[in-house]
Parts: sequence; C-alpha cells; structure tokens
Amino acid sequence: MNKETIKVACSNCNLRELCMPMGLSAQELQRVDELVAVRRTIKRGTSLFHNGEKFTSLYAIRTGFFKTSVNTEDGRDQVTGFQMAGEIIGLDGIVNELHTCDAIALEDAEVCVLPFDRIEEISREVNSLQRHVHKIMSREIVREHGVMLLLGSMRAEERLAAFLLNLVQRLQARGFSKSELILRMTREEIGSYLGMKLETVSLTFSKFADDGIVEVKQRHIHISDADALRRIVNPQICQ
Amino acid sequence: MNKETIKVACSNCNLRELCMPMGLSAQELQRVDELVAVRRTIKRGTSLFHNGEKFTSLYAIRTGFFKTSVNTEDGRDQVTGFQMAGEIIGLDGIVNELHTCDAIALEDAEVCVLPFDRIEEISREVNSLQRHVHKIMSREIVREHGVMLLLGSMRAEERLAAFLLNLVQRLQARGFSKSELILRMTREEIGSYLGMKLETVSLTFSKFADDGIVEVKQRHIHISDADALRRIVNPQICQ
DNA sequence: GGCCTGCATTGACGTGGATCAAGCAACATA
DNA sequence: TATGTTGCTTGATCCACGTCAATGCAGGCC
Repeated sequence: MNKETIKVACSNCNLRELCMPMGLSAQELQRVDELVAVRRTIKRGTSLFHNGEKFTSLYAIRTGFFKTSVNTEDGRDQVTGFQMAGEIIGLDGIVNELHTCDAIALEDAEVCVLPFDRIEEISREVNSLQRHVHKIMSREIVREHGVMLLLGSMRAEERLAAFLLNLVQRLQARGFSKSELILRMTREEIGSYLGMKLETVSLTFSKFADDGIVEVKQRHIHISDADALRRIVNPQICQ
Repeated sequence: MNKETIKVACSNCNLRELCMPMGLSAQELQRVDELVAVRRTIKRGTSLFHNGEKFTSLYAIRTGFFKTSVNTEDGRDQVTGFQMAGEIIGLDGIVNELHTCDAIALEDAEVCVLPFDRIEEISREVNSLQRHVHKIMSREIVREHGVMLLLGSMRAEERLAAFLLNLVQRLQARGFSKSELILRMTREEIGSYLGMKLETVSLTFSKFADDGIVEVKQRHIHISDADALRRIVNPQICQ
C-alpha cells in the first residue's frame, strides 16, 4: 500500500459496492483500482459535461446530486434523470463518442473519472467488471422503460407519487431516512422529468399535503403515509 | 467454407453491417460467427420472450417486426419500442438475468439467437465486438432519451409526426421507400407507444391527411410532405 | 435592517386530448 | 353470400392539466 494514492482507490471507497462489482480477488481489485484516473469536483449549477462534447469517460458520483437533460434545437428541454452518489453517468456518450445530454450538478459534487478505453481494457481481463458494465447499462435501459411507462400512461398524482417513492427508496439504500428527504431540484425540474408543468407539481404536492400523505415545506418533504403513495401508483393492487 | 453451416453465419448475412461490427479480420470474423447459436422463427402475434422469463440470449432480428412492452401488475401497458431487421432485442434482461418486458412479433419473424455468455466471452477477445456491444446498449439509452423527450414535452401532432419520420428513416436505411410505408402495428399500439389514445392517433392521422401531408388508407401510409412533418416536430427551426 | 431575485403557491380560466358512443371497412369463417 | 370479429374513423361531450396572473416566501447581498 503506497502513501497518498490510497485516497483515489476504489478498494477503499465506501461506495464500492454501489458502483463496482463485488467479490473480486486481491489481484483483480488492484486492476480495477487503475480505472479511476482522477477525481473531479463540480460546483453546484455547473456542468459535468454538455450535449455535443466529446465523450471520453464515464463518471461515478462520489458525492452530490446531478440532473441529466436532453434538449432540442428549438429549445425544448427534458430532464431524463436525477443521479446520486454511487451512480454512473455518461453512458449516452458511448455510441457516437459525443455526449447527447447535459449533466448539471444540483449541489456541489465530486465524481471519479473513469476513462472509457481503460474500462474496456480492464473489463477484457476482469470478467466480473465486464459483466458489471453490462449490467449498469442494462439497468439504465430498464429504468428508462419505467420512465416511459410513467410518462405514457400515468396521471399527475401517480407520477409524483412514483417519483417520491423512487427517490426515498434510493436514498434509503444509501442509509438515509425513508420518510424524510430534501429535494435538490426545483419544481420546474421535477415537472420536466415527469412531463408536467411546475404549477401542476406544486398543486399536486399541496393535494398530497391536504390528504395527509406528505408534509411539504418548500424542498423539505416528510412522507407520512408511504402506503398511500403506493396505492396511488398501483390503484388495483394495494388497496 | 464448410457445407451447410454457411447459412447460419454472420459472415455471409446481408444484415451484417446492421448488427455486427465492421472491419473485422478473417480470424475475428470466424470467432464472431460462433456467436449465433441457432435461428428461431416467431409467428405473428406470438412472443419471443416474456416479462419474468429467464434471460440467456440477445436476439438479432433477421426478418419481421416486433414490439416490446412493459406492464405493471395493475394491468397498465406501455409499448417501449418497435424493432425491425438488423436491430437487437433483449438488452433489458441483462441486469437481473430476467426479462422485464415482452417482445411480440407483429409479423412472422426470424431471429438469430446470441447466447449472452458467448457474447461476453468473444468480446473479451475481439475488441471491436466489445465496442460494438457497448455502442448498441448506449444507442438504446439514447433512443429512450428521445422517447422521453417526446412523451414529456410534445403534443399529439408532434408525437405522431416524429414517429412517422423515425419509422421511414429506419426503413429507408434498409432500402425501402422514404415516402411509402405499411404500419405493422395497430392504432392502439401506436397510441401506447406515443402516450395517447387510439382515437387521438386516428384523429391526428386524419388531420394530417386533411392538411395534405400524408395519405392514409388503413395501415398504408404515403408521406406526401416530409418537410411539413419536420416542421411540425421542430416548429422554430424548419419553417 | 431593507431590498433584490429566484422559487413556490394559489386561483381563475381555457383547451387539448380523453372518454363515450355509433357506425364503418377489411377480413376470416361458414 | 351471409356473419361474425377486429380494427379504424368520426363526432359530441367532459375534465385534467396547461396557461396566465397575482402573491408569498426565503436566502443572498448591500
């Protein structure tokens, strides 16, 4: 173990099990440690990458919170996801070696830079890394199927309920409360993600509050009745 | 070149450049030919795989036309895509080794079965196959971003226009007409994909026909004015 | 403190698309 | 040729959500 490189090593990162494969041998672990070139900090409101920029690396989020969004030439804008610690962003860039969306930090953040050619090189040698990369991409595809279902077939209340449940579930997996959360994004960003206007987001929050399902104070949310949210998303099943 | 195995070899498949990497050496080509285990035919209306089934393989479509759809326990259903010759389906199954959507043939079809562990094995040796697999998954992620944009921020006419343009563009890449097409799916399936009701799909088709943009006779579509469609999708830009 | 500026909330009103309902075209089966 | 079945079209009505506009609240800065 050599002096100061310790810090930038997956092998002693507490997010290891979130963004790296498990059950590696010591030797494999050493190879995987070579993945991370550097760390990079991103100030709140600034971008990690932009639509049109050359793609070179994936990024593993160490701390902070991001949104990704696609935009058309005519100024339309769609938030495609919100990402938190342990998640990987940049997968969109692989096809054409150009990023096709923007990644913006919604709070000060730090990411590990994973040069993609190094990922490919090492995953040729470490089978479980190869499998891991495939799973991460497949997981993103499945996540997006879920968003399509939400956008294509749910109404406003169902969308917001599903959104809140998804957020707390991910936060809980990271050791946070399952009933308390602070939104890092504006109503407009939530609306963009959920295909609704910011006023409707606000209205729906108020409706939930009136019904005693959540307490809302600006961006502080307390979920008082998670089952009620589940019932809203899944009308037939959980009654 | 050995007798009857010729038929099931990528190296002399006319869809090679659609679903396989290009510029392989003879030796690499030989390895890649080992990818395809068997071919499988799927009758119209039957499934290639179902939500919940064990994942073992990806499928390259040789002929025919598929839809994929996700469904919730409470009976909601969302078409997530329409796939044609040269495209790969099954990527959703990699994460949990279970398929999470249904793939249904909309016309009699034939697919090449690509066992996924064989894909992983060979892509460790053939770098361009590895890269190719990554690109295919990334392309799917980018495609889904586009669908999210469509579902989240477009109105009915824009959605249908974007849908038609996308279909003819893909058909054209396969050597078909850029103005003539036959829809393989029902109005309801189009509606599910585009987040609208079948009546609205029908209405919008009629609107386009009234405006002289397309001619619609059941599933036969003739695009008379592709630029008008582009203008509908991109109001500001193409006027 | 006072004063921005950016978000969030709330209400009044309008509308795009859903819903409901009827009829029709295409195709299969007898 | 009749006869069901399935999918498509069309119109009348309704409502969820968008739009517009006013007000409120919190944090940052002088």
